[in-house]
Amino acid sequence: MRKRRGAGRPTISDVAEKAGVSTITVSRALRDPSKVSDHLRRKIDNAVKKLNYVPHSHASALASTRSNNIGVIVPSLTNNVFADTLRAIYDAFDQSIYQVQLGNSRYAAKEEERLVRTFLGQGPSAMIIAGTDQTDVTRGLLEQAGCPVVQIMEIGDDPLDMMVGFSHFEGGRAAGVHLVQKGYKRIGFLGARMDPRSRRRMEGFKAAMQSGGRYDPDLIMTTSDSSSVTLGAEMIREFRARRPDLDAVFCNNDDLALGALFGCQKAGISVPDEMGIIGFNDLEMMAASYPSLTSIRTDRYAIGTHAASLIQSVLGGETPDQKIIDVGFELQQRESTSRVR
Amino acid sequence: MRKRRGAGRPTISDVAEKAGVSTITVSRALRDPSKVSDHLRRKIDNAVKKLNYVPHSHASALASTRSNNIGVIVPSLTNNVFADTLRAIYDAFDQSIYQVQLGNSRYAAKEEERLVRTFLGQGPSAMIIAGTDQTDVTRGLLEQAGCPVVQIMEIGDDPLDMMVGFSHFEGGRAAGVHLVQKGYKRIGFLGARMDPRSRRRMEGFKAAMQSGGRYDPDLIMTTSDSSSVTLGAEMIREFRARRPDLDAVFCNNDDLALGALFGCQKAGISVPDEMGIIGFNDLEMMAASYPSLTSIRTDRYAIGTHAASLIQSVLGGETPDQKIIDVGFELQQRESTSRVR
DNA sequence: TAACATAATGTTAGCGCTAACATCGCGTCA
DNA sequence: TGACGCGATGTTAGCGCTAACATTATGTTA
Repeated sequence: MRKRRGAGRPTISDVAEKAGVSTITVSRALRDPSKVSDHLRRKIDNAVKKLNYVPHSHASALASTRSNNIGVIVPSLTNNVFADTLRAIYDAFDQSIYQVQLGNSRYAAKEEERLVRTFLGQGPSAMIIAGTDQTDVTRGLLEQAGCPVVQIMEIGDDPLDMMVGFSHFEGGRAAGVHLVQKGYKRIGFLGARMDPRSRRRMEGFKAAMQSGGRYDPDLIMTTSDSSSVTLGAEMIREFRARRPDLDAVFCNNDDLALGALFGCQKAGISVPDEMGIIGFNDLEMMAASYPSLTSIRTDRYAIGTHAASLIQSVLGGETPDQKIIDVGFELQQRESTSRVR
Repeated sequence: MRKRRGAGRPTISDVAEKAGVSTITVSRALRDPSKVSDHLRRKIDNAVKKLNYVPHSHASALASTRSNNIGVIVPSLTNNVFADTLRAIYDAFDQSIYQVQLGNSRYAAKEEERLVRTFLGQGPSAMIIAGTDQTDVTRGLLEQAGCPVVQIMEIGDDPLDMMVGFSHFEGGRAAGVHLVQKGYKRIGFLGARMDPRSRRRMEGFKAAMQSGGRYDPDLIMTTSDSSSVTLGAEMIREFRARRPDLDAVFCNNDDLALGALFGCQKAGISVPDEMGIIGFNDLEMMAASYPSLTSIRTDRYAIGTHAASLIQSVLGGETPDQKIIDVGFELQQRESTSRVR
């Protein structure tokens, strides 16, 4: 008895033997059927079916020095915002030869770095990573990765390679401007978790307050707790206890906004007359609530779609016309900020 | 110039050369440092750092005929229910040698089959798959996979291997029983998407109605559209238009329940007095809404945790005491079903 | 000190696939 | 008719790693 044997699974040479051809012909028939005559292709297809042959992707990746993996790193799996983008990415690569490899960095830079390292170890065809705030080490790794890299969710000046997203600063500013225009006077900011994108939304909001002559640092309320509807309800209660004159809030995201609405309802505060509320992202529920909630609509699905098609065009040998895609945002005005002056 | 060369990345033999040892020693130092003397280990660690060496996982998987991949297949990436479970799975395998490989079957059996095939092609260490309704082909593939398989989200009589979940039939029944006990008379069922688990919840609900003497097939309203808050609001409106005497609904899931609440508020229907509402899953928002919403609490995170630890114990050579884990559910009674008779 | 256990390291031969080159058969055209 | 082109198929040698066995150094026991 000499040497080891692999797993029991059939290999390409089993198929080749059964079909009476060489292994490379089977390999070609599977990867690019046009390179093989109809006659042999049929034989090979039959053999594949009969043996229930499934190619060993690791062997293929090793031999071809390409893995067909697309590494995707996001900071949260439960945040709807990323879920929508992920869905788009999975949808886009679904019928392709590529396989999505997902990592959850949990908003931790070190974890992100670890994931990037792990993923690069698989020789990915491309990488997609959320945000623009990677550590220097992570940036270095990605720059030397030798594959297309797309930063998603936001855009900035210094792309690693490509970017798809929108300006969170401008989104925050638009929300602030809207509340000022609606005539609200003491406008607060409600923020949870405060990741870099939230922070930029807050900065945009501050800019709007300053240029609207309504800036009051005491009207900024943030927490590092992760965002939830429950938290939104609690925060608005505390906020009002501290500042009973508060008459509008821009919430970091829609969960907080919905929670703020519930909080006001519980306290008997009328929305939008006594309290204006605006959220961020415009999740589906915002239009359905009662009263309906104003929000900054973002197209998370489009971000994923664009990221995927950028990658596909680069891998297809093309050069995309633009390396930074701004998908923008759109204020959806609804009842929660539509008070009659 | 003969033959090809791999990608430019450093390989284990580059490290070996730099450290002045053989490749196998490097391999051992990286996989199980205790097998190598301190002296060499230090040299090797230095070489790894200097070269920025990252192991080629495909080569490793091929040579060892193990991939350290855990294949996970769920029907949706945007449904919070799966997101919670996924998060648990990612958390559990995060610091291990295993890598989660995620697939989205989009509630399509054929797609699920394709994913199983693809994943098995990578020689996974284990598979996790949502639900118990695999096609015969999928079942066959998984039975022959030669790795632990865990079906999650629900439990049943005929496990492929292991199962972690709870009985959706019983959950649906509990919801129905609760509404009967609360004295509601014309109790409806609101269901969207109607995947197999939803169907079983509905069956449980019907059983409760029958034994409570309240069964009316006309009070079942379902759609194949996917569930949303907006849809919940629309459905309750239509439902009431058709059956103005409706006085309670069990909603398929919490999104619909929240939508139903908004729909009632819009129509000026008092919840819980004129309409009782109960949801399913008890997402975080249910407790925060106004009025708060009754729901059947399920522990999605625990499902993921249990699935992961079952796998880890099997891969560690142990035999788990039970192959089917019922995590149960718990009725959370809140204001939306607390009417004063 | 011979005999043997044990730990540390090395040698060799694959894991299953595909790149690169080689060959073969057949049609085309001068 | 023979040189040539071209598509279809085959042969060979790795891709980078690790299992399995081999060897060497070191300690342990009678």
